[in-house]
Amino acid sequence: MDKNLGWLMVDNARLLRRAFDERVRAIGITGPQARLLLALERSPGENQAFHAELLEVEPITLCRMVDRMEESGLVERRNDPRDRRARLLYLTPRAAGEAERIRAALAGMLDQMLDGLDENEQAAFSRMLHRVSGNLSTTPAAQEPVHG
Amino acid sequence: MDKNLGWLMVDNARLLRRAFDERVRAIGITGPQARLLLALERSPGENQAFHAELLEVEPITLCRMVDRMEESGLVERRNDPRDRRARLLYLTPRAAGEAERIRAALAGMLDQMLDGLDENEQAAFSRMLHRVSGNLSTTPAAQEPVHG
DNA sequence: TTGACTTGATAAGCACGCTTATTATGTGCC
DNA sequence: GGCACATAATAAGCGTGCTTATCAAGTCAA
Repeated sequence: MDKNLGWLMVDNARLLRRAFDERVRAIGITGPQARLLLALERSPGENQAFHAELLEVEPITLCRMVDRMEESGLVERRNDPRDRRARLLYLTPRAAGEAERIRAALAGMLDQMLDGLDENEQAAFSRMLHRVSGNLSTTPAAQEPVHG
Repeated sequence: MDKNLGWLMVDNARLLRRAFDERVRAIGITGPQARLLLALERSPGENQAFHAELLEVEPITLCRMVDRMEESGLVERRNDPRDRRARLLYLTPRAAGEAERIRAALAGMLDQMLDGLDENEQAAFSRMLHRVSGNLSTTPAAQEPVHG
């Protein structure tokens, strides 16, 4: 049937989320947790608000993810000596050891996803995704989220 | 920063989900419920398993969505006279009246999303999304989900 | 300095995905 | 007919997202 680009993207989104989740499940974490783990590797010692904005989720969402990752021994919260409201986030050594496996999982998924698209097509695809992303962003000049 | 195509798609997915959700919120439903509503308009009188497969969600996910939509008076479950296990799904008249508004919301979002892409680019985008979708689908020849 | 506002973290409660398991019913083969 | 298996619906419980609200602490201006 003729499926419009909206549903097509929604469907791809779901497939992508599933594919990444499955690939990191072997490590014992979920897709979003893997994403946060890479962010923490790249930017350790920042507070929760920083990472919430970076990953473009609400602070409460980030907070509860950190709850779980702290409980499973992947993340450590430390008090900020300069702001008694804030908690600074660090990876535990065990989590730091998993970052490479996550990057491998991500690369594998990317390969699978882009199979059959040549370099020009990939570049065009990237351009269009950036365009669409800009079109959908409410805040006009908001910086895009950064990933490790 | 250089963001790879995986994260780019994940980010777009989130933006898209949010944009659709916001547009249908005025109607008083969520994005996924809007999607199911259109499916029920297109294929009334089918059982829950049918719609779960159509929308590519697990049966339990569909079941609980129907719970909520039945409670809010949008969907009606009827017993299947030919299979006592099954429940057939129908839109209520009130829900049927909302389908057009949902389609309008979807079209508006599509316009916003594709702003600045000409027809050739849209066609190329569609081709690539189909390709990626096929690459990510585990079941090789699975039919793609159908939407109203 | 005090009062207003902002910011950081988190609680409560909901929707929507999932996995795993249970119950009831259908189907098909011996 | 009866047994094995498949299928339809749903329960339990979890993770991730949201909105709204609360509290503590920082900031700034009168």
